Amino acid sequence: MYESLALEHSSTVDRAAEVLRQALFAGDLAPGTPLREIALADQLGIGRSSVREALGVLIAEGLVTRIPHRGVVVTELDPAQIHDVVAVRLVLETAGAHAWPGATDEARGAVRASMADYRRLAQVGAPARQITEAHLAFHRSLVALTGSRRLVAVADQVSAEIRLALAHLDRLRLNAVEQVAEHQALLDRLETGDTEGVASALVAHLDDAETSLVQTLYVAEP
Amino acid sequence: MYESLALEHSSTVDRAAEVLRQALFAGDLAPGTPLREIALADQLGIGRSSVREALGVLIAEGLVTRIPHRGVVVTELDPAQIHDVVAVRLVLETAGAHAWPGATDEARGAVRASMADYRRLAQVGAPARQITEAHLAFHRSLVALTGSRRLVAVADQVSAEIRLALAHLDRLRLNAVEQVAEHQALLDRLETGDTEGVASALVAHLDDAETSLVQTLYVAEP
DNA sequence: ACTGTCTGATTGTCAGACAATCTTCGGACG
DNA sequence: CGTCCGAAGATTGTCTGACAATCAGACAGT
Repeated sequence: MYESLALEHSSTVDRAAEVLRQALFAGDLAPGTPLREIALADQLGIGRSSVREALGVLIAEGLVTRIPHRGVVVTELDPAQIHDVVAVRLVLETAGAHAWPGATDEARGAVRASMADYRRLAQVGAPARQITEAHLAFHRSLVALTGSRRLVAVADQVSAEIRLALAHLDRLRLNAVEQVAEHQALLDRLETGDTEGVASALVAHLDDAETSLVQTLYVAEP
Repeated sequence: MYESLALEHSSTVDRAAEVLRQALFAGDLAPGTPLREIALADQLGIGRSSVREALGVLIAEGLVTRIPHRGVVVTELDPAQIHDVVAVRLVLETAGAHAWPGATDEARGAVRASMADYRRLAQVGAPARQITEAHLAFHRSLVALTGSRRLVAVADQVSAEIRLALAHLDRLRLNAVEQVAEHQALLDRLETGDTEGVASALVAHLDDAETSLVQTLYVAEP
Protein backbone atom coordinates (compact mmCIF):
# COMPACT_ATOMS: atom_id res chain seq x y z
CA MET A 1 0.00 0.00 0.00
CA TYR A 2 3.01 2.22 0.35
CA GLU A 3 4.35 1.92 -3.16
CA SER A 4 1.04 2.43 -4.86
CA LEU A 5 0.66 5.80 -3.24
CA ALA A 6 4.11 6.83 -4.33
CA LEU A 7 3.31 6.15 -7.94
CA GLU A 8 0.23 8.33 -8.01
CA HIS A 9 2.40 11.38 -7.59
CA SER A 10 2.86 12.40 -11.18
CA SER A 11 2.69 15.85 -12.62
CA THR A 12 0.32 17.01 -15.33
CA VAL A 13 3.22 17.31 -17.71
CA ASP A 14 4.43 13.78 -17.05
CA ARG A 15 0.98 12.37 -17.58
CA ALA A 16 0.51 14.30 -20.80
CA ALA A 17 3.89 13.14 -22.08
CA GLU A 18 2.98 9.56 -21.24
CA VAL A 19 -0.36 9.78 -23.04
CA LEU A 20 1.32 11.16 -26.14
CA ARG A 21 4.09 8.58 -25.94
CA GLN A 22 1.60 5.75 -25.86
CA ALA A 23 -0.32 7.27 -28.73
CA LEU A 24 2.90 7.35 -30.73
CA PHE A 25 3.79 3.77 -29.89
CA ALA A 26 0.28 2.64 -30.71
CA GLY A 27 0.59 4.18 -34.15
CA ASP A 28 -2.28 6.59 -33.63
CA LEU A 29 -0.08 9.31 -35.00
CA ALA A 30 1.71 8.70 -38.26
CA PRO A 31 5.25 10.04 -38.75
CA GLY A 32 5.13 13.56 -40.11
CA THR A 33 1.85 14.35 -38.42
CA PRO A 34 1.95 17.80 -36.83
CA LEU A 35 1.06 18.07 -33.15
CA ARG A 36 -0.81 21.31 -32.62
CA GLU A 37 -0.43 22.83 -29.19
CA ILE A 38 -3.90 24.28 -28.82
CA ALA A 39 -5.61 21.17 -30.14
CA LEU A 40 -3.69 18.98 -27.73
CA ALA A 41 -4.42 21.30 -24.85
CA ASP A 42 -8.13 21.03 -25.58
CA GLN A 43 -8.06 17.28 -26.09
CA LEU A 44 -6.07 16.61 -22.95
CA GLY A 45 -7.87 19.23 -20.94
CA ILE A 46 -4.71 20.99 -19.84
CA GLY A 47 -3.09 24.35 -20.46
CA ARG A 48 -0.97 25.18 -23.48
CA SER A 49 2.14 25.67 -21.35
CA SER A 50 1.85 22.16 -20.02
CA VAL A 51 1.43 20.80 -23.53
CA ARG A 52 4.53 22.71 -24.51
CA GLU A 53 6.53 21.19 -21.69
CA ALA A 54 5.30 17.69 -22.48
CA LEU A 55 6.32 18.17 -26.08
CA GLY A 56 9.70 19.28 -24.85
CA VAL A 57 10.08 15.96 -23.09
CA LEU A 58 9.20 14.03 -26.22
CA ILE A 59 11.56 16.16 -28.27
CA ALA A 60 14.38 15.30 -25.87
CA GLU A 61 13.48 11.65 -26.38
CA GLY A 62 13.65 12.04 -30.13
CA LEU A 63 10.10 10.87 -30.69
CA VAL A 64 8.98 14.18 -32.13
CA THR A 65 10.83 17.01 -33.80
CA ARG A 66 10.40 20.73 -33.40
CA ILE A 67 10.66 22.87 -36.51
CA PRO A 68 10.99 26.50 -35.46
CA HIS A 69 7.84 28.51 -36.02
CA ARG A 70 6.27 25.55 -37.74
CA GLY A 71 5.42 23.25 -34.93
CA VAL A 72 6.18 19.81 -33.67
CA VAL A 73 5.84 16.78 -35.92
CA VAL A 74 6.12 13.07 -35.32
CA THR A 75 9.70 12.08 -36.16
CA GLU A 76 10.21 9.98 -39.26
CA LEU A 77 13.23 7.73 -39.40
CA ASP A 78 14.87 7.55 -42.80
CA PRO A 79 17.19 4.65 -43.62
CA ALA A 80 20.24 6.62 -42.51
CA GLN A 81 18.69 7.21 -39.10
CA ILE A 82 17.72 3.59 -38.78
CA HIS A 83 21.28 2.67 -39.53
CA ASP A 84 22.43 5.07 -36.86
CA VAL A 85 20.06 3.60 -34.31
CA VAL A 86 21.31 0.12 -35.13
CA ALA A 87 24.89 1.27 -34.80
CA VAL A 88 24.15 2.61 -31.33
CA ARG A 89 22.50 -0.63 -30.31
CA LEU A 90 25.45 -2.60 -31.57
CA VAL A 91 27.86 -0.55 -29.52
CA LEU A 92 25.73 -0.72 -26.38
CA GLU A 93 24.90 -4.39 -26.55
CA THR A 94 28.41 -5.41 -27.46
CA ALA A 95 29.56 -3.54 -24.41
CA GLY A 96 26.93 -5.36 -22.39
CA ALA A 97 28.02 -8.74 -23.71
CA HIS A 98 31.60 -7.88 -22.94
CA ALA A 99 30.60 -7.05 -19.39
CA TRP A 100 28.88 -10.41 -18.83
CA PRO A 101 31.71 -11.99 -16.83
CA GLY A 102 32.04 -9.00 -14.56
CA ALA A 103 28.34 -8.22 -14.26
CA THR A 104 26.33 -8.68 -11.11
CA ASP A 105 24.37 -11.87 -10.60
CA GLU A 106 21.21 -9.84 -10.72
CA ALA A 107 22.05 -8.40 -14.12
CA ARG A 108 22.84 -11.82 -15.51
CA GLY A 109 19.69 -13.19 -13.95
CA ALA A 110 17.69 -10.42 -15.59
CA VAL A 111 19.02 -11.44 -18.99
CA ARG A 112 17.98 -15.03 -18.41
CA ALA A 113 14.61 -13.98 -17.07
CA SER A 114 13.81 -11.70 -20.00
CA MET A 115 14.90 -14.42 -22.40
CA ALA A 116 12.57 -16.90 -20.70
CA ASP A 117 9.78 -14.39 -20.86
CA TYR A 118 10.41 -13.73 -24.50
CA ARG A 119 10.44 -17.41 -25.38
CA ARG A 120 7.30 -18.14 -23.41
CA LEU A 121 5.33 -15.39 -25.12
CA ALA A 122 6.51 -16.46 -28.55
CA GLN A 123 5.61 -20.09 -27.97
CA VAL A 124 2.21 -19.25 -26.58
CA GLY A 125 1.56 -17.14 -29.63
CA ALA A 126 1.02 -13.87 -27.80
CA PRO A 127 0.06 -10.73 -29.72
CA ALA A 128 2.90 -9.29 -31.77
CA ARG A 129 3.11 -6.11 -29.76
CA GLN A 130 3.64 -8.05 -26.58
CA ILE A 131 6.32 -10.19 -28.14
CA THR A 132 8.06 -7.07 -29.37
CA GLU A 133 8.05 -5.69 -25.85
CA ALA A 134 9.67 -8.83 -24.53
CA HIS A 135 12.17 -8.78 -27.37
CA LEU A 136 13.17 -5.22 -26.61
CA ALA A 137 13.31 -6.02 -22.90
CA PHE A 138 15.86 -8.71 -23.63
CA HIS A 139 18.06 -6.32 -25.55
CA ARG A 140 17.73 -3.81 -22.77
CA SER A 141 18.83 -6.37 -20.23
CA LEU A 142 21.96 -6.92 -22.29
CA VAL A 143 22.91 -3.28 -21.98
CA ALA A 144 22.10 -3.40 -18.29
CA LEU A 145 24.95 -5.86 -17.91
CA THR A 146 27.27 -2.87 -18.05
CA GLY A 147 25.70 -1.65 -14.82
CA SER A 148 25.69 1.86 -16.22
CA ARG A 149 22.62 3.97 -15.59
CA ARG A 150 23.49 6.27 -18.45
CA LEU A 151 24.08 3.55 -20.98
CA VAL A 152 20.76 1.98 -20.10
CA ALA A 153 19.13 5.37 -20.49
CA VAL A 154 20.57 5.66 -23.98
CA ALA A 155 19.37 2.15 -24.74
CA ASP A 156 15.88 3.08 -23.60
CA GLN A 157 15.93 6.11 -25.83
CA VAL A 158 16.87 4.26 -28.99
CA SER A 159 14.45 1.55 -27.97
CA ALA A 160 11.72 4.17 -27.94
CA GLU A 161 12.72 5.29 -31.41
CA ILE A 162 12.46 1.73 -32.62
CA ARG A 163 9.07 1.29 -31.05
CA LEU A 164 7.94 4.38 -32.89
CA ALA A 165 9.24 3.08 -36.20
CA LEU A 166 7.61 -0.27 -35.53
CA ALA A 167 4.27 1.23 -34.64
CA HIS A 168 3.09 1.22 -38.22
CA LEU A 169 4.44 -2.13 -39.20
CA ASP A 170 1.88 -4.84 -38.70
CA ARG A 171 3.42 -6.01 -41.91
CA LEU A 172 6.70 -6.82 -40.25
CA ARG A 173 5.95 -10.49 -39.86
CA LEU A 174 8.91 -12.37 -38.58
CA ASN A 175 8.98 -15.96 -37.53
CA ALA A 176 8.78 -15.45 -33.80
CA VAL A 177 10.00 -18.91 -32.85
CA GLU A 178 12.97 -18.61 -35.16
CA GLN A 179 13.80 -15.22 -33.70
CA VAL A 180 13.66 -16.65 -30.23
CA ALA A 181 16.06 -19.41 -31.22
CA GLU A 182 18.48 -16.80 -32.52
CA HIS A 183 18.40 -14.96 -29.22
CA GLN A 184 18.67 -18.13 -27.24
CA ALA A 185 21.79 -19.02 -29.19
CA LEU A 186 23.20 -15.64 -28.27
CA LEU A 187 22.51 -16.22 -24.61
CA ASP A 188 24.03 -19.70 -24.80
CA ARG A 189 27.21 -18.24 -26.13
CA LEU A 190 27.25 -15.76 -23.30
CA GLU A 191 26.88 -18.57 -20.80
CA THR A 192 29.72 -20.54 -22.33
CA GLY A 193 32.00 -17.52 -22.52
CA ASP A 194 32.15 -17.50 -26.31
CA THR A 195 32.76 -13.77 -26.54
CA GLU A 196 33.70 -13.89 -30.17
CA GLY A 197 30.54 -15.76 -31.07
CA VAL A 198 28.37 -13.34 -29.16
CA ALA A 199 29.85 -10.38 -30.97
CA SER A 200 29.32 -11.85 -34.41
CA ALA A 201 25.83 -13.02 -33.50
CA LEU A 202 24.96 -9.52 -32.39
CA VAL A 203 26.28 -8.01 -35.58
CA ALA A 204 24.34 -10.53 -37.63
CA HIS A 205 21.13 -10.07 -35.69
CA LEU A 206 21.19 -6.29 -35.76
CA ASP A 207 22.17 -6.28 -39.40
CA ASP A 208 19.19 -8.47 -40.16
CA ALA A 209 16.92 -6.27 -38.12
CA GLU A 210 18.10 -3.21 -40.00
CA THR A 211 17.66 -4.59 -43.48
CA SER A 212 14.25 -6.06 -42.78
CA LEU A 213 13.12 -2.82 -41.18
CA VAL A 214 14.38 -0.67 -44.02
CA GLN A 215 12.93 -3.02 -46.59
CA THR A 216 9.54 -3.09 -44.99
CA LEU A 217 9.49 0.65 -44.59
CA TYR A 218 10.95 1.81 -47.84
CA VAL A 219 10.76 -0.92 -50.42
CA ALA A 220 7.45 -2.65 -49.98
CA GLU A 221 5.62 0.64 -49.99
CA PRO A 222 7.02 4.12 -50.59
CA MET B 1 29.41 37.63 -40.77
CA TYR B 2 26.96 34.98 -41.70
CA GLU B 3 27.67 32.65 -38.86
CA SER B 4 27.45 35.31 -36.25
CA LEU B 5 24.07 36.30 -37.55
CA ALA B 6 22.98 32.70 -37.70
CA LEU B 7 23.85 32.36 -34.08
CA GLU B 8 21.91 35.47 -33.19
CA HIS B 9 18.87 33.88 -34.69
CA SER B 10 18.24 31.68 -31.74
CA SER B 11 15.18 31.68 -29.61
CA THR B 12 14.97 33.34 -26.23
CA VAL B 13 14.96 29.92 -24.62
CA ASP B 14 18.08 28.79 -26.44
CA ARG B 15 19.94 31.91 -25.49
CA ALA B 16 18.89 31.62 -21.88
CA ALA B 17 19.95 27.99 -21.78
CA GLU B 18 23.30 28.91 -23.28
CA VAL B 19 23.89 31.68 -20.75
CA LEU B 20 23.12 29.33 -17.90
CA ARG B 21 25.24 26.59 -19.42
CA GLN B 22 28.23 28.88 -19.65
CA ALA B 23 27.66 30.06 -16.10
CA LEU B 24 27.70 26.45 -14.99
CA PHE B 25 30.86 25.63 -16.91
CA ALA B 26 32.54 28.76 -15.59
CA GLY B 27 31.84 27.64 -12.06
CA ASP B 28 29.70 30.65 -11.25
CA LEU B 29 27.16 28.29 -9.77
CA ALA B 30 28.34 25.69 -7.31
CA PRO B 31 26.79 22.22 -7.33
CA GLY B 32 23.73 22.16 -5.14
CA THR B 33 22.91 25.80 -5.73
CA PRO B 34 19.19 26.28 -6.34
CA LEU B 35 18.15 28.08 -9.50
CA ARG B 36 15.10 30.18 -8.72
CA GLU B 37 12.78 30.76 -11.62
CA ILE B 38 11.65 34.28 -10.77
CA ALA B 39 15.13 35.45 -9.92
CA LEU B 40 16.48 34.11 -13.20
CA ALA B 41 13.63 35.66 -15.13
CA ASP B 42 14.47 39.03 -13.64
CA GLN B 43 18.21 38.68 -14.13
CA LEU B 44 17.90 37.54 -17.71
CA GLY B 45 15.09 39.91 -18.52
CA ILE B 46 12.77 37.22 -19.82
CA GLY B 47 9.50 35.64 -18.75
CA ARG B 48 9.22 32.87 -16.23
CA SER B 49 7.87 30.46 -18.83
CA SER B 50 11.00 30.89 -20.91
CA VAL B 51 13.19 30.32 -17.88
CA ARG B 52 11.23 27.17 -17.19
CA GLU B 53 11.80 25.90 -20.71
CA ALA B 54 15.50 26.73 -20.57
CA LEU B 55 15.79 24.83 -17.32
CA GLY B 56 14.05 21.93 -19.00
CA VAL B 57 16.80 21.88 -21.60
CA LEU B 58 19.50 21.82 -18.96
CA ILE B 59 17.69 19.11 -17.06
CA ALA B 60 17.64 16.98 -20.20
CA GLU B 61 21.37 17.54 -20.45
CA GLY B 62 21.87 16.42 -16.89
CA LEU B 63 23.52 19.66 -15.82
CA VAL B 64 20.80 20.53 -13.35
CA THR B 65 18.27 18.43 -11.49
CA ARG B 66 14.64 19.13 -10.78
CA ILE B 67 13.31 18.19 -7.39
CA PRO B 68 9.50 18.30 -7.51
CA HIS B 69 8.03 21.28 -5.73
CA ARG B 70 11.45 22.24 -4.51
CA GLY B 71 13.10 23.67 -7.53
CA VAL B 72 16.04 23.10 -9.78
CA VAL B 73 19.53 22.69 -8.38
CA VAL B 74 22.95 22.41 -9.97
CA THR B 75 23.72 18.70 -10.29
CA GLU B 76 26.43 17.30 -8.06
CA LEU B 77 28.30 14.24 -9.25
CA ASP B 78 29.08 11.77 -6.52
CA PRO B 79 31.84 9.20 -7.08
CA ALA B 80 29.35 6.63 -8.33
CA GLN B 81 28.12 9.03 -11.00
CA ILE B 82 31.66 9.89 -12.00
CA HIS B 83 32.34 6.21 -12.38
CA ASP B 84 29.26 5.89 -14.55
CA VAL B 85 30.33 8.78 -16.75
CA VAL B 86 33.74 7.22 -17.18
CA ALA B 87 32.16 3.88 -18.05
CA VAL B 88 30.13 5.56 -20.78
CA ARG B 89 33.19 7.26 -22.17
CA LEU B 90 35.09 4.02 -22.20
CA VAL B 91 32.36 2.30 -24.18
CA LEU B 92 32.00 5.16 -26.63
CA GLU B 93 35.67 5.76 -27.24
CA THR B 94 36.50 2.09 -27.47
CA ALA B 95 33.83 1.84 -30.13
CA GLY B 96 35.39 4.82 -31.88
CA ALA B 97 38.86 3.30 -31.77
CA HIS B 98 37.45 0.08 -33.10
CA ALA B 99 35.92 1.99 -35.97
CA TRP B 100 39.20 3.64 -36.97
CA PRO B 101 39.97 1.36 -39.94
CA GLY B 102 36.48 1.77 -41.38
CA ALA B 103 36.05 5.44 -40.55
CA THR B 104 35.97 8.18 -43.15
CA ASP B 105 39.14 10.05 -43.99
CA GLU B 106 37.53 13.15 -42.59
CA ALA B 107 36.87 11.53 -39.26
CA ARG B 108 40.43 10.27 -39.02
CA GLY B 109 41.70 13.66 -40.07
CA ALA B 110 39.62 15.28 -37.35
CA VAL B 111 41.27 13.08 -34.75
CA ARG B 112 44.72 14.09 -35.99
CA ALA B 113 43.74 17.73 -36.15
CA SER B 114 42.33 17.84 -32.64
CA MET B 115 45.42 16.06 -31.35
CA ALA B 116 47.66 18.64 -33.02
CA ASP B 117 45.55 21.40 -31.55
CA TYR B 118 45.73 19.89 -28.12
CA ARG B 119 49.50 19.48 -28.28
CA ARG B 120 50.05 22.98 -29.56
CA LEU B 121 48.02 24.55 -26.77
CA ALA B 122 49.74 22.50 -24.12
CA GLN B 123 53.22 23.37 -25.41
CA VAL B 124 52.41 27.04 -25.66
CA GLY B 125 51.18 26.97 -22.11
CA ALA B 126 47.67 28.09 -22.84
CA PRO B 127 45.19 28.65 -19.99
CA ALA B 128 44.01 25.45 -18.38
CA ARG B 129 40.41 25.89 -19.48
CA GLN B 130 41.48 26.13 -23.09
CA ILE B 131 43.63 23.03 -22.84
CA THR B 132 40.74 21.18 -21.28
CA GLU B 133 38.56 22.15 -24.22
CA ALA B 134 41.10 20.78 -26.66
CA HIS B 135 41.46 17.67 -24.59
CA LEU B 136 37.73 17.03 -24.60
CA ALA B 137 37.59 17.80 -28.32
CA PHE B 138 40.10 15.04 -28.93
CA HIS B 139 38.02 12.53 -27.05
CA ARG B 140 34.96 13.68 -28.91
CA SER B 141 36.71 13.16 -32.23
CA LEU B 142 37.41 9.57 -31.18
CA VAL B 143 33.71 8.91 -30.75
CA ALA B 144 33.04 10.63 -34.05
CA LEU B 145 35.03 7.86 -35.73
CA THR B 146 31.93 5.73 -35.39
CA GLY B 147 30.13 8.12 -37.71
CA SER B 148 27.09 7.92 -35.49
CA ARG B 149 25.22 11.13 -34.79
CA ARG B 150 23.59 9.66 -31.72
CA LEU B 151 26.78 8.33 -30.19
CA VAL B 152 28.42 11.70 -30.64
CA ALA B 153 25.42 13.31 -29.00
CA VAL B 154 25.81 11.03 -26.01
CA ALA B 155 29.51 11.85 -25.91
CA ASP B 156 28.71 15.54 -25.91
CA GLN B 157 26.33 15.06 -23.06
CA VAL B 158 28.77 13.27 -20.79
CA SER B 159 31.40 15.75 -21.86
CA ALA B 160 29.15 18.49 -20.56
CA GLU B 161 28.79 16.70 -17.27
CA ILE B 162 32.55 16.48 -17.00
CA ARG B 163 32.97 20.14 -17.78
CA LEU B 164 30.55 20.88 -14.97
CA ALA B 165 32.45 18.71 -12.52
CA LEU B 166 35.71 20.31 -13.63
CA ALA B 167 34.39 23.83 -13.26
CA HIS B 168 35.39 24.05 -9.64
CA LEU B 169 38.72 22.37 -9.91
CA ASP B 170 41.47 24.85 -10.46
CA ARG B 171 43.20 22.47 -8.13
CA LEU B 172 43.24 19.71 -10.71
CA ARG B 173 46.76 20.38 -11.81
CA LEU B 174 47.95 17.80 -14.25
CA ASN B 175 51.13 17.83 -16.15
CA ALA B 176 49.79 19.00 -19.48
CA VAL B 177 52.78 17.92 -21.56
CA GLU B 178 52.73 14.47 -20.03
CA GLN B 179 49.02 14.18 -20.71
CA VAL B 180 49.57 15.15 -24.30
CA ALA B 181 52.21 12.45 -24.67
CA GLU B 182 49.75 9.90 -23.35
CA HIS B 183 47.19 10.91 -25.93
CA GLN B 184 49.74 11.02 -28.68
CA ALA B 185 50.74 7.47 -27.83
CA LEU B 186 47.11 6.47 -28.14
CA LEU B 187 46.85 8.06 -31.55
CA ASP B 188 50.11 6.40 -32.63
CA ARG B 189 48.67 3.03 -31.77
CA LEU B 190 45.60 3.84 -33.77
CA GLU B 191 47.76 4.72 -36.77
CA THR B 192 49.72 1.50 -36.52
CA GLY B 193 46.62 -0.63 -36.10
CA ASP B 194 47.49 -1.75 -32.60
CA THR B 195 43.87 -2.23 -31.56
CA GLU B 196 44.76 -4.09 -28.42
CA GLY B 197 47.13 -1.36 -27.32
CA VAL B 198 44.55 1.34 -27.97
CA ALA B 199 41.98 -0.42 -25.84
CA SER B 200 44.28 -0.85 -22.89
CA ALA B 201 45.56 2.69 -23.21
CA LEU B 202 42.01 3.97 -23.13
CA VAL B 203 41.17 1.96 -20.05
CA ALA B 204 44.30 3.18 -18.34
CA HIS B 205 43.74 6.80 -19.27
CA LEU B 206 40.10 6.88 -18.24
CA ASP B 207 40.85 5.02 -15.05
CA ASP B 208 43.47 7.60 -14.20
CA ALA B 209 41.09 10.39 -15.00
CA GLU B 210 38.47 8.91 -12.73
CA THR B 211 40.68 8.37 -9.72
CA SER B 212 42.30 11.78 -9.94
CA LEU B 213 38.90 13.43 -10.31
CA VAL B 214 37.38 11.57 -7.41
CA GLN B 215 40.43 12.20 -5.27
CA THR B 216 40.47 15.89 -5.98
CA LEU B 217 36.76 16.19 -5.37
CA TYR B 218 36.26 14.00 -2.37
CA VAL B 219 39.55 13.40 -0.62
CA ALA B 220 41.43 16.66 -0.70
CA GLU B 221 38.40 18.51 0.57
CA PRO B 222 35.06 17.11 1.72
C1' DA C 1 13.60 18.38 23.51
C1' DC C 2 9.59 16.96 20.64
C1' DT C 3 5.55 18.14 18.03
C1' DG C 4 2.02 20.61 15.74
C1' DT C 5 0.83 24.85 13.37
C1' DC C 6 1.35 29.16 10.97
C1' DT C 7 3.53 32.02 7.55
C1' DG C 8 6.15 33.23 3.58
C1' DA C 9 8.36 31.60 -0.47
C1' DT C 10 8.35 28.82 -4.53
C1' DT C 11 6.66 25.70 -7.80
C1' DG C 12 3.05 23.81 -10.94
C1' DT C 13 -0.52 25.05 -13.76
C1' DC C 14 -3.77 27.84 -16.17
C1' DA C 15 -5.76 31.76 -19.00
C1' DG C 16 -5.25 35.49 -21.90
C1' DA C 17 -2.73 38.49 -24.77
C1' DC C 18 0.12 39.95 -28.66
C1' DA C 19 4.01 40.22 -32.02
C1' DA C 20 6.51 37.39 -35.30
C1' DT C 21 6.30 34.02 -38.57
C1' DC C 22 4.41 30.57 -41.58
C1' DT C 23 0.84 28.82 -44.93
C1' DT C 24 -2.53 29.53 -48.13
C1' DC C 25 -5.02 31.50 -51.57
C1' DG C 26 -6.41 34.60 -55.00
C1' DG C 27 -5.14 38.02 -58.12
C1' DA C 28 -1.80 40.92 -60.81
C1' DC C 29 1.69 40.72 -64.04
C1' DG C 30 4.95 39.37 -67.48
C1' DC D 1 0.22 29.90 -68.69
C1' DG D 2 3.25 30.24 -65.16
C1' DT D 3 5.27 33.18 -61.69
C1' DC D 4 5.33 36.60 -58.36
C1' DC D 5 3.03 39.33 -54.81
C1' DG D 6 0.26 40.55 -50.99
C1' DA D 7 -3.56 39.92 -47.70
C1' DA D 8 -5.90 36.79 -44.49
C1' DG D 9 -5.78 33.18 -41.27
C1' DA D 10 -3.39 29.98 -38.43
C1' DT D 11 0.26 28.82 -35.29
C1' DT D 12 4.19 29.51 -32.62
C1' DG D 13 7.10 32.15 -29.28
C1' DT D 14 6.94 34.92 -25.46
C1' DC D 15 5.17 37.76 -21.68
C1' DT D 16 2.10 38.90 -17.85
C1' DG D 17 -0.79 37.89 -14.22
C1' DA D 18 -3.10 34.75 -11.40
C1' DC D 19 -3.92 31.06 -7.97
C1' DA D 20 -3.78 26.44 -5.67
C1' DA D 21 -0.51 23.07 -3.91
C1' DT D 22 3.50 22.32 -1.64
C1' DC D 23 7.68 23.14 0.95
C1' DA D 24 10.96 25.42 4.52
C1' DG D 25 11.56 27.72 8.58
C1' DA D 26 9.89 30.11 12.59
C1' DC D 27 7.08 29.78 16.49
C1' DA D 28 4.57 28.26 20.19
C1' DG D 29 2.82 24.56 23.29
C1' DT D 30 3.51 20.51 25.84
